[in-house]
Amino acid sequence: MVTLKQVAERAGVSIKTVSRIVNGDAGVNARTRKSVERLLSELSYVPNHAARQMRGGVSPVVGLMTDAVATTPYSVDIVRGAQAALREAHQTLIIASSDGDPAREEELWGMFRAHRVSGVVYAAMYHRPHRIGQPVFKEPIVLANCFSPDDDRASIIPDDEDGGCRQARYLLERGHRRIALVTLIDGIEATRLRGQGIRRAFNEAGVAFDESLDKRGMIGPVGREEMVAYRVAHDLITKPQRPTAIICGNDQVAMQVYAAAASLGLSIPGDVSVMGFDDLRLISETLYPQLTTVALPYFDIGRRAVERLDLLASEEDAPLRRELIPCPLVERNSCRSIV
Amino acid sequence: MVTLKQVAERAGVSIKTVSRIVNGDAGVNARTRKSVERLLSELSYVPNHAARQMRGGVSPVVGLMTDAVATTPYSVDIVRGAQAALREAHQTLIIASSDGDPAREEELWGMFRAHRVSGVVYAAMYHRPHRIGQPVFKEPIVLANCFSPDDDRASIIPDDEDGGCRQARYLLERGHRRIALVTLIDGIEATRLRGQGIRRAFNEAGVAFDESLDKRGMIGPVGREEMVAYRVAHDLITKPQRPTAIICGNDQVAMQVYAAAASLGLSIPGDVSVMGFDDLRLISETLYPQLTTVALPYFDIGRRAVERLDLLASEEDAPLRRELIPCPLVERNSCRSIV
DNA sequence: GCAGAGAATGACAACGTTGTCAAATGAGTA
DNA sequence: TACTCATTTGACAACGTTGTCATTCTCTGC
Repeated sequence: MVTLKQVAERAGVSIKTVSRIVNGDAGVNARTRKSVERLLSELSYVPNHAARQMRGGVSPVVGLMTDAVATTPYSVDIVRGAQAALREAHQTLIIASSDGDPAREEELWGMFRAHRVSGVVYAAMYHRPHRIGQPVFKEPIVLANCFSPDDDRASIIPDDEDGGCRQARYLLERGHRRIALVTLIDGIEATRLRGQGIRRAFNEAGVAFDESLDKRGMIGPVGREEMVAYRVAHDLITKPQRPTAIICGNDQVAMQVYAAAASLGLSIPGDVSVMGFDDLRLISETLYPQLTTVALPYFDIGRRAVERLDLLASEEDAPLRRELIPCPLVERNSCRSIV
Repeated sequence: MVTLKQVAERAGVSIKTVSRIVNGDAGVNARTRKSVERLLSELSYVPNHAARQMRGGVSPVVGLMTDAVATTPYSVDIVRGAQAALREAHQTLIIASSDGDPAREEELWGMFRAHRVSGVVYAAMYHRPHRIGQPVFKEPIVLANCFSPDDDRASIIPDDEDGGCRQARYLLERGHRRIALVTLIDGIEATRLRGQGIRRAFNEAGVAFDESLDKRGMIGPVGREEMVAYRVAHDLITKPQRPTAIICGNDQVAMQVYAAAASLGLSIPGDVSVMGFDDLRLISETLYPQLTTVALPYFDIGRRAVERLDLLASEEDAPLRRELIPCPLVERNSCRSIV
């Protein structure tokens, strides 16, 4: 690799002059600048990042730690969002996965410290509480898609409550009254908050929600859920008073609801409307008809987490601990209006 | 951050002695070692990576560049595989996405050089040719999920031909003869190679393949494909002589085939068997019945790419240019045996 | 021809680490 | 006690860069 010194020797000037030119500093003769610039590109000089960092202190590198107990593959959009934000700031991303192992996580904090990263984003693969036990790490930390149970850390999470509200409101506005729920497993934030939101929408519309239509479409512990949505949907649809719409815990659940409807010869949205959540495009765009659903804003969560890191670094951070990112409704063809 | 110097002063020894202890070098008095070690952990010293790198030359950091014209979200398993391999070697991953923009890609090569990475993995999001125009970058480069059209670079790709062969062989062994294809778009490696493999399986089984049953389930350019599998499957299934099995270009296609079958009141696998490709678990495990499919070995591709990087670095690399990773068949419930 | 100002350039130190080599210490032996 | 030899320790340079400050050069105006 070419160094400043080598370029300087070839150019017959001092190291410092070349350094000035590389960094676009003022106070260099135009002729000198031009000839050295040619030489730089000729030798394809690239500044040594390590040397710069050693001189300056912190490095323009951000660490991203994931737990990667992969549930939905789209949560990697958090990484893409983070990268997008970093790109604008000319920073770099170091990424590592703890695989949910605390010992490994400990190791990674050390690794981030060794790299003198300017901050760390901890990204969870599904919306959940997470406590970071790192008294030693002094740079800013932002939680993405998770939050501190003690509310002592900046955290960017999807607004599941609002998302649930949008699901229900959309259907209520289109005349649906008899609406069933096929939710995710109990005990996770998504289920709790979305359920709250749905009930709020009913309240605001002045419609009573029939609690007997609230069913679980998945059972079992996180990561080893068992899908029972097909059966549940089957039962719901064959009730004497069939619901006109079904709100699903996610798009996979919706997929099974589609299958149950098809097996009974019912059409979507003709006989029953279906509303998804997550916008797993692999599914929502492939279902026939395409699925109307509420999107999880993973990309925005990632981007916002990095922006927040900058705010924390500049000490201008607002006291806001949990920052909610809205979940937009994506309208496709699985819900109809009732006259 | 604590430095060797600070620890040395507190311990009343020289910097070099502390350095020796940090690195576990021999020739340090046991008593000194013990007391300094206590101090190290007390002050939670972490070696400065930049300083080490400057001293030593290359850094134990690998770069990963993706094109990220995201098609299937599972291709990020390449990243997870790479991380797994890196972890064993105590190396770190810098990740960046070019978004398919050549200018951006150029920028990223500079960034990787600035970080003095020991090698780079270029990962494509779908199996395709890719030419890297980097005469300047001297460290090893491995292509993952793509290959050089000039065959002048090490490259790790899925064995799509073998995968296609497995799809067909599995069905042929179970007595199927009238087998239809609903493929991906024309003009991509996956379609070409899998088609080849399928025909090879027919050949080996001594069965004639009916070319009139080879249909496209998607049309249009890469990244903006239009799904037509539903209609195509519908047509296939309503033929006077219905195929007993349908081999799909991927699991999304299979999903639409399921929907078409359901709309006609046909059961899977009772009336028609369905074979997927890719093992998009979001889909293959959620379909009812669960989908028998062939998995794309993204994780292994990523891991192998990093291993290959090491081989290239040690100059022991075999002349093998394109390395094929097998695509295993995942047996679930969508194919039956014909008596 | 010269002072003075301003522009252009360079010498040097420092960042934190490790390799090289020399110095100090201690143990064992004649 | 003096000597050898092994063990333990430390001084110093170097890696590539940039901030500080000093030096040199080039004008301008008298």
